[in-house]
Amino acid sequence: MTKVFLQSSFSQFARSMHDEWSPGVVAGRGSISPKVATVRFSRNTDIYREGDPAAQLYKVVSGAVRTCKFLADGRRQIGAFYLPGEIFGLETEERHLFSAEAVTDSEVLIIEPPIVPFGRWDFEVACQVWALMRHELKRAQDRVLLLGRTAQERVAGFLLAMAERMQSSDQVELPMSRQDIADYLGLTLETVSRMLTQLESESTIAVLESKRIVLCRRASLRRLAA
Amino acid sequence: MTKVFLQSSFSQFARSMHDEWSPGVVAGRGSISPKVATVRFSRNTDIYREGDPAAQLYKVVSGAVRTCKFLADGRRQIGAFYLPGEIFGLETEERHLFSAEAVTDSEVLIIEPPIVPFGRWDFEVACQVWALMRHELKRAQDRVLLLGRTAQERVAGFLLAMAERMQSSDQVELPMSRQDIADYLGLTLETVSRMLTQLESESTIAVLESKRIVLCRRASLRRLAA
DNA sequence: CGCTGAGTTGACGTAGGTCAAGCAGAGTGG
DNA sequence: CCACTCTGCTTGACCTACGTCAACTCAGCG
Repeated sequence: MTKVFLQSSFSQFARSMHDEWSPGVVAGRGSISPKVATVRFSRNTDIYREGDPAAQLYKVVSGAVRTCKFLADGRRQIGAFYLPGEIFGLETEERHLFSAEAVTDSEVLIIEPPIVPFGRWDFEVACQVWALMRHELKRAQDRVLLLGRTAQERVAGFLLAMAERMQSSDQVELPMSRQDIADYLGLTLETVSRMLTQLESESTIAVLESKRIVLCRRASLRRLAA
Repeated sequence: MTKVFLQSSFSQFARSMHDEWSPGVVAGRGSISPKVATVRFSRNTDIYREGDPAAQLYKVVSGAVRTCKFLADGRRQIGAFYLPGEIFGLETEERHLFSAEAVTDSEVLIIEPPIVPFGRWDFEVACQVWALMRHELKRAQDRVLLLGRTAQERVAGFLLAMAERMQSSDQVELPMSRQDIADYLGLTLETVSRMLTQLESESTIAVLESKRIVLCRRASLRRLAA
């Protein structure tokens, strides 16, 4: 019943909202409530694997998570990075399209398919899941746009996107490795590194200690990412 | 009120389904009903432009449609192709992210934001919109995966995906130009052409007349697209 | 210390882009 | 019916952005 939704047609979803509900707020960074447990994952361990049944949602409490997929020849593609407060694990099919792994030691809140007592969704949860879906779609679309561009543009765009997801305006704390970024952007680790040093030499950014980056001239970045 | 939904939080959506509804079928290729008008667009004309308010849905009746976006330097990126029976125009934001254009002379059914008589969505429509959203997300995800690969893999994947969307099992009728395909795959027209001739020389495919292609050895294609 | 794993840098190779030349089919007009 | 263009496609010769491979640096950490 619950699994049904996450994979699923809208029917169960709609039906489940059909009684008791109250007007709710749509959460940008979701705040879906019926939590189950907070679990710790250490760096580079699996949270779920590609192909596993998609039965729960997950919320990053601390640390960072990546979703990824391995190709036959060993290449790896990263689906997305999730930072604290963000929810992942929502799928369009019955099973997970990507694996999810902890980028750094992380705490993850596992959200049992958020069903209210009588086996029906409450309205607020429905709103949140809908928002989540929209959010994922937007993300995927932006990603597609990013992949059409040059290495420098991709890296610039990545930095901007990361900065926007952090509170701290112009200092970005990257939890992931160069390899992770490379796999996300469809580049190699060396190219990412080169682009960063190049951006630094133009003093568009300053690399403090390889994972702490200051965006000095955001305008230039934005112009690059266009 | 109607516009609100397409752009929108789930709230209106949910509220609108709250009375009279009946269990409905979820349409793979949507069959949303409250049509308004069928409009003809001739080849290469705009259906809507990037940035226009997203207030309707559109269904391809005949022909083919592409969504695309132009970059500052004139490069073009194609978001998706839509074939007869498919619905486009659903957005995650208030305004269209891409422009939509007719690939060939096309008939398009314009669906006014599908609101039932009393200003509320009926259940069936809600199911369909939900399915549509999932479908768009899946598409975007597949696309991201495709963009991580080599030119040959992309072209192979593209042909397979197109074939799957057509009834005719192993003969594909491509409505779009090489340039369109190239912009979709993030390649150049020349590269697309080269990959096609290469696939033909391996007799994996047969190019009948540049837009009619026969997939001779689907297995090989699948292996390439991996 | 040396060891390990992440990052940077350099030298070189290649997939795919760029530019430019054909070429075939569809109109169009004589 | 043949020239005559036009547009889309193919093909070739060359170029470049990025990948590959390998050396080197540096920060932790026993």
